[in-house]
Amino acid sequence: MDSEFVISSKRKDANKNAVKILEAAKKIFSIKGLEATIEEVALEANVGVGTVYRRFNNKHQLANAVANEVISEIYHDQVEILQSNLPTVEKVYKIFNCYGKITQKYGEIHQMIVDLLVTDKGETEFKETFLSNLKQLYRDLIEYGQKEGVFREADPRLYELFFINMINPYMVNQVSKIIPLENAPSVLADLAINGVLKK
Amino acid sequence: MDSEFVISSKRKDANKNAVKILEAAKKIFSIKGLEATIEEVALEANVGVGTVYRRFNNKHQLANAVANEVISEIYHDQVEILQSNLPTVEKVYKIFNCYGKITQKYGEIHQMIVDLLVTDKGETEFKETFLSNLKQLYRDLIEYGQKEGVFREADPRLYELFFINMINPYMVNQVSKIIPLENAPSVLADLAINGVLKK
Amino acid sequence: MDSEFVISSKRKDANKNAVKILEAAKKIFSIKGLEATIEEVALEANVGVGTVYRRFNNKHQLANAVANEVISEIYHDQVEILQSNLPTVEKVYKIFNCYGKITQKYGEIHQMIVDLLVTDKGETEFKETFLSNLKQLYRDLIEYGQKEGVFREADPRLYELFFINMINPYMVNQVSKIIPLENAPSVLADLAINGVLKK
Amino acid sequence: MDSEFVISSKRKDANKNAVKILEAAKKIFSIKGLEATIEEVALEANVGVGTVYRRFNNKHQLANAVANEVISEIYHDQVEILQSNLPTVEKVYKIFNCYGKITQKYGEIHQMIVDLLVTDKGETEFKETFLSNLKQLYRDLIEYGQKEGVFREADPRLYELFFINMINPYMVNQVSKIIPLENAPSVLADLAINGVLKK
DNA sequence: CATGAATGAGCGTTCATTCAT
DNA sequence: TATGAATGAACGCTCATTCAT
Repeated sequence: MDSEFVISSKRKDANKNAVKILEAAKKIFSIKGLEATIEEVALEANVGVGTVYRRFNNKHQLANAVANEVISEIYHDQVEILQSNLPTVEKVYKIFNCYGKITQKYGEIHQMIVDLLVTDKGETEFKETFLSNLKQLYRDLIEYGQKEGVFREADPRLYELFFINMINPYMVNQVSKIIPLENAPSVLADLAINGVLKK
Repeated sequence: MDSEFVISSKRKDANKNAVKILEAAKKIFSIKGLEATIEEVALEANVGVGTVYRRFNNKHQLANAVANEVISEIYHDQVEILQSNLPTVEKVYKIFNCYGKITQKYGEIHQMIVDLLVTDKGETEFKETFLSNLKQLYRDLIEYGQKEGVFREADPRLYELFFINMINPYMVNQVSKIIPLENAPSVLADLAINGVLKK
Repeated sequence: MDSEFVISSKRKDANKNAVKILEAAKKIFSIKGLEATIEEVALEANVGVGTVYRRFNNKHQLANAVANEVISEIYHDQVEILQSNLPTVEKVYKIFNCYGKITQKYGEIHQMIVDLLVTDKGETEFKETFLSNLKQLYRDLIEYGQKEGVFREADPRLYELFFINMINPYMVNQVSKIIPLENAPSVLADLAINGVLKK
Repeated sequence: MDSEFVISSKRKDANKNAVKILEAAKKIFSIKGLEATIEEVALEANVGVGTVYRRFNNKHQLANAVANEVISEIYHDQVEILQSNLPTVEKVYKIFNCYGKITQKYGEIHQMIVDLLVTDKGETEFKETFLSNLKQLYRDLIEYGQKEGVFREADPRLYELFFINMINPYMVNQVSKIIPLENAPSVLADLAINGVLKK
């Protein structure tokens, strides 16, 4: 217990800057997306550029690390929601709500993640992690809803894309100009679930 | 034949150049987005870079012009659809379908437009034009559907955003990996109209 | 004749900077070898760095161009000597002499050429040009001497290497610290021809 | 056991480190020349970069130390050969042969030594040591040969340069592409002794 | 007006050297 | 004394923009 504490403390020291850099990168990328400069990140982290490169081999690697962090943050929250015993439709509302917070918090990073996922700037590992984690989670949600007979029958991958797309940063930003931000996710979830048609 | 004629001829030439540049920019931006180089555009247009700068004060202005063109193209098609006497729901399908073609035709430009709309790269004039034209059109469609009693009651600006977001380039690209591209717009329109819920 | 003059004049204008850059690069590379900076070259040429990159895609390309120029200068002089009807041994002296001047004039470039020839910094085209031109020239000289019965029988490629090595920059520089520079090539040629052994 | 012992042990450790670093540097510089990184050397030596800098004030000093070591190794071998009672010509063959092994063993270091000797990267002390040791050795060989009446009369420093130049790394590498490496030194010695002329 | 050569600020990246632990 | 994290100057290269011809 003692030695473990020491090790953990040492490790914290060793990674103090790595954490500082990652946090700085999150902040800067949130504002400027991938166009942000390593120098800006270093400045924000109160660290020399060389230090950034000590921790991350290049800019893309840093971006991927940031993306991973953000995705992780989303992932853990959402796993909890999924494993709860709420009705599926309620889960959708909750998951959308948690995305709303994320979009607010990480601004341009959401678009950056899309970039990484679609172009070759994204590392294979990140892409695979994303697919195997977050997408699977959505897929589970959807298939569950379909088995329950709540959702229509269709390729689950399609619905999964649909959900992911409903909560992209542009959407949330724009919607929050019309209605209070705290309501935006509910409204989006409602749209995703019911469409625009009167029943 | 006199000087006026010459001037007019020159003007025609000048316009020809402006058109050539715009067409070239569309082609190049479609492939590479805003990362494309002015030199690449000039090359494609068979024109010197200086000529590009004679017509457009800077790169952003060119991008805005291109965006305007593309939006116009969409706009005209959609006005036609809107003014037809099809049922509203059918209009939605048709409009989505025309967007599908646009995404196909202008690749990276769709994302570029989102960029211009959201960041300060976009000129105020473009943003306003976009809002006053395309968005108004969607608003008309939606209010029409609501008056008909087909669409649910809600802030039309919300539905308008929802529609626009359903046909962003990432969405169309990803969906077309699951189902044939020609079916993508229909499926997206169906989702937009009916959501995922079983009626 | 007129139009040709005009064309040639235009071409000179167009290439004025290219020539300036090449001359500057020769001077700077002569002093510092491949470690010289593009900025240094640009400064010497009274030109922006971008201008250097307009003419040469990257530093290695510039180095290869410089190497080519220097080799050409050597080549033309030596072809003349080879085609003269002097006795072979005398040709060797003359060729060594012309190398002495070159080494003097281009300092570190000689070593740079060796680098380009041996490492992958050298472009294939340059390497091939070098082999097909300069080496062939030496080979001719040697085979001629062998057919005349003046040189010993051995793989001509060996003698060719031997000759080339006798006039590397380090050699000439060091020798010129011992004997007057103008005599150095003769002495080196004498060594190459007769060795150190008393006959 | 007392503090002196500890110090001595530490000193041994320190020396062990100095040796480890020097050996590592030899290995790394052999492969990459002066372009090798201090970090690479430290890694190879299983030592921190700081430790390298404790032993050697800067990179050039390390390079000079390595050069000295290699020169020493050559020197000792050659002193032995020189002090034997072989005929002078035979000594030349043997000395060339030992150089062949050195080039083989230390790859890029040979070129590095030339660099140090010629540019201001080389420390004055190293240059002087080189001159006073290795060159003197060659001078002895040559003057001996001249006194024996085997070598022609000429400034011994000239012949000394000639010999040194005959076994530079480029030469050996290139020659070994034509004839088996083990024969290269003999052939080079033969050329140095007899030149290309038929007797 | 058209051209395209010239410019130079700016970015990603490297690495010798320093210094707190 | 050993470590290796931190530093930042320096370099290669790009590209939007300008301007002489």
